[in-house]
Amino acid sequence: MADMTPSTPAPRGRPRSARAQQAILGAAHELMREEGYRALTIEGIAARAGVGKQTIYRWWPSKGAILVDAFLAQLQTHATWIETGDFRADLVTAISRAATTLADPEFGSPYAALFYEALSDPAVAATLYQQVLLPSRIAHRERMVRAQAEGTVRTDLDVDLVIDMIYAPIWYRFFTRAVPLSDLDPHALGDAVLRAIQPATGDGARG
Amino acid sequence: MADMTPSTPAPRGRPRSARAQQAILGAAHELMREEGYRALTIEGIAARAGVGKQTIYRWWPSKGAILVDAFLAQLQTHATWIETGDFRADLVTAISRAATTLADPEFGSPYAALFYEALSDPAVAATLYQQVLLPSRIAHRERMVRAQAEGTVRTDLDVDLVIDMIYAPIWYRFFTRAVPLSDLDPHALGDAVLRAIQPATGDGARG
Amino acid sequence: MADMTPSTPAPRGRPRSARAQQAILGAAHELMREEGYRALTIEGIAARAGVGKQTIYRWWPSKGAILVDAFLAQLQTHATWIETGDFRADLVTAISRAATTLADPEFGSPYAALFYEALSDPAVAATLYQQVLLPSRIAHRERMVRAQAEGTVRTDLDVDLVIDMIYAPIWYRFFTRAVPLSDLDPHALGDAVLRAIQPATGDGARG
Amino acid sequence: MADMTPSTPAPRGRPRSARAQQAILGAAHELMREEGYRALTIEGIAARAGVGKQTIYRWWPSKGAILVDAFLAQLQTHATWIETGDFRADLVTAISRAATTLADPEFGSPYAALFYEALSDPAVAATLYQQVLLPSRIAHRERMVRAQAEGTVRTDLDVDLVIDMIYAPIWYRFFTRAVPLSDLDPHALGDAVLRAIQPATGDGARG
DNA sequence: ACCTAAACGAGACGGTACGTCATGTCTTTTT
DNA sequence: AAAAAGACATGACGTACCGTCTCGTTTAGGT
Repeated sequence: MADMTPSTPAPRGRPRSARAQQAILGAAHELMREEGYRALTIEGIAARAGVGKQTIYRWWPSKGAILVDAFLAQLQTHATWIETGDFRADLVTAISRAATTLADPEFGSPYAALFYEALSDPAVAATLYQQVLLPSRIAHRERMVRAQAEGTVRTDLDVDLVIDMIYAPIWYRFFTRAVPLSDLDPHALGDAVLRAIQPATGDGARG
Repeated sequence: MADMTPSTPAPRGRPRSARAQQAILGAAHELMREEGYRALTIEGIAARAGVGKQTIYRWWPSKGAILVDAFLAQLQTHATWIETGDFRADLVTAISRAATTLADPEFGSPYAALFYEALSDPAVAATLYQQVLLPSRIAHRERMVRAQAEGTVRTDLDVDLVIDMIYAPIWYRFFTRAVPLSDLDPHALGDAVLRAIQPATGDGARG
Repeated sequence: MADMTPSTPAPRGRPRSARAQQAILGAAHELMREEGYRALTIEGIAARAGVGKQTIYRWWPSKGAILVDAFLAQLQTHATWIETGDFRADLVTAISRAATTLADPEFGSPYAALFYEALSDPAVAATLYQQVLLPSRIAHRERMVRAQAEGTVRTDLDVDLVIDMIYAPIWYRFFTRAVPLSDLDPHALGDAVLRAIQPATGDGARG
Repeated sequence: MADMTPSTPAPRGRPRSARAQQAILGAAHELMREEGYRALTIEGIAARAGVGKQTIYRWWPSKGAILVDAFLAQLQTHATWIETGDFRADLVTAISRAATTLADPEFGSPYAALFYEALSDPAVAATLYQQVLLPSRIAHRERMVRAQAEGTVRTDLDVDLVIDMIYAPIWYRFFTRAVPLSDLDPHALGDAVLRAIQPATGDGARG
């Protein structure tokens, strides 16, 4: 009896080298950390990875695309909202973790470079949005809607605004460095955000 | 009577050309808007401005430095706090103006790259901080301290955190584009911020 | 009855593809003619012939080697000496045919590069020498030695010099293009060569 | 009184570097000799000359063009016909010198490479023809016409054919290597050519 | 009216990286 | 075992900019 699976028609030629692929992403990550985005070049990545330039260009259309993949490879456990039951504690934890992640040179620099590339490369922008920003946003929206249903968050507030009020101060400091990110007190920010988003004391569920 | 001015000892030689300076900043701005940051080159600016490359390098240390000046030249009416007496109204106005400025294709988009550039170029970061961010920050701090004295803003809050809560959501959307900047409702944000920063109502202590 | 053929021990596996071989030589010739030697690449030949690159490398050591074979494949009727009994007529015929062949855009021009190639590639030089030049040279030497025996050619002359005097002017114009090959008059050249190589007339010794 | 000379309008900008120019031609010549034409690359020339690639491309359109200039720089004393009064001796001398020059790796290889490049680069072909081949050809034609007037050379012979008969055997062996160039006996060739081109014994001026 | 001196436009310079092309080798499935 | 396919490491190509360096040419004081 014949196999009826309509799968892809068996690839011809030498298959793509997994070794090269990993070496490229690894080299990009290392060079990013060691030399910074400024000094990151395709030729440098190829040399460090022990790979021909053409092998890079065969699979990635731009430096930004490599960066996206290198970043996503690191970003396995995407830091998002963690549920304990205590909303205020979860809020402070989320703020702390976001601040720590952005301050980590292993994550902050690549993140920044990604946004930089996204500015002039629509493909990178799309990937960044769909792979990184949107999933996190959707998860948070879902949580905030639930919090509204539970009475923890005012129902007259746009959930996106709520999410922005929580995370924006961290990113703002990260991007502008107008004030050091390390000066941010997660508890102070958490309390302030809570005051802004929780229902009025009179009618709200208190206990 | 002798000249008492202790100024610099009278310059020798041909003075700096104001025409060249303006042409350079103008060319940088136009190219930025027309071609984007990616395509912006010193050679391109020099050619558009009808200027020798050396004239650029004589006065600016880097492409980022030119951009900061071009940004400042465009940003004559620097969006800052305007005083009317009604704190809430002033707050909403400030938010609206900041959002409008950043969303303006003449200002916001072209210069986003400047902030990313600062992340990897300390010289640009320093100039950007001292010329743009710090003056605004100082003015806002002064205003917020006054607001605390007036009883409009809680005294247990770090003024930098207050300022960040006002502006960060706008910049966050501007930088990440996770949510469109145009979706932001200045009134909603203003009210939320007010709840976060104003002293406890009436009875004060809750317990 | 046993097979007595002492040949190679019966090849295993798929035999060499005659189709591929002809396609490769044909493609090389066509590309040579259409695009010129400069644009001739192994990849181009493989693509045009519908053949894998490895198939080319399996049978030919270099581009020059392919070219030699392509040249030979085209040069079935190898311009050589034809015997009629009239030495002068045969001489003029040989000159005419050589000039015509080299001037033919199907043969001469495309393969001029082959000879230059040989100057810097010893492998090509060897193949070219053994496959093309030497056989012709040997045949001509044999003929000239016979002519010396017959009294048609002076016996104090090196036969290679005789052969060169016949063909060199044609190749010289072909290679250098200092003077158009088409301006060459086979009869004039034939007569001149004859004067140079035939024994002294009648009285013999001049003094 | 104003200077009316209509000379070139005074060059703007930094003038062309003579040092770089000489270094490039020198490096090309050395690499040619040391590594051969096969290994000659623009990058190699730039590296050896201590020069940026762009400096080469700014002044020469192709590798062939560099080669022409490098060759011409060497070819100051262009080996041509030398007059002593004894036509036969001059003929043998010219043949000897041509053979020696082509056998000299300092001259032979560049010459060959030049013809190679000329094949696929019309600009090189034109320069080669006008700068090298044609001047020599014109000088020789003039001499042969004079020899015809003097009765040394038959008047029914095309002078170009005469010149070709003298030099072609040398070049033929140089290009094809069918017979070693060193086997050529200038005296034998000279005598043979003389027999071919001098007037018939009966009517010609003898003394 | 000269003189000095710095800024100016122009553009060549030594470099670095770009993205592409071809080389000759390799690794897969198909014949 | 040979073939078609195509990925691989290598290295040169020709181009674009970088930041520096001369040139000849303004354009202002100072004399």
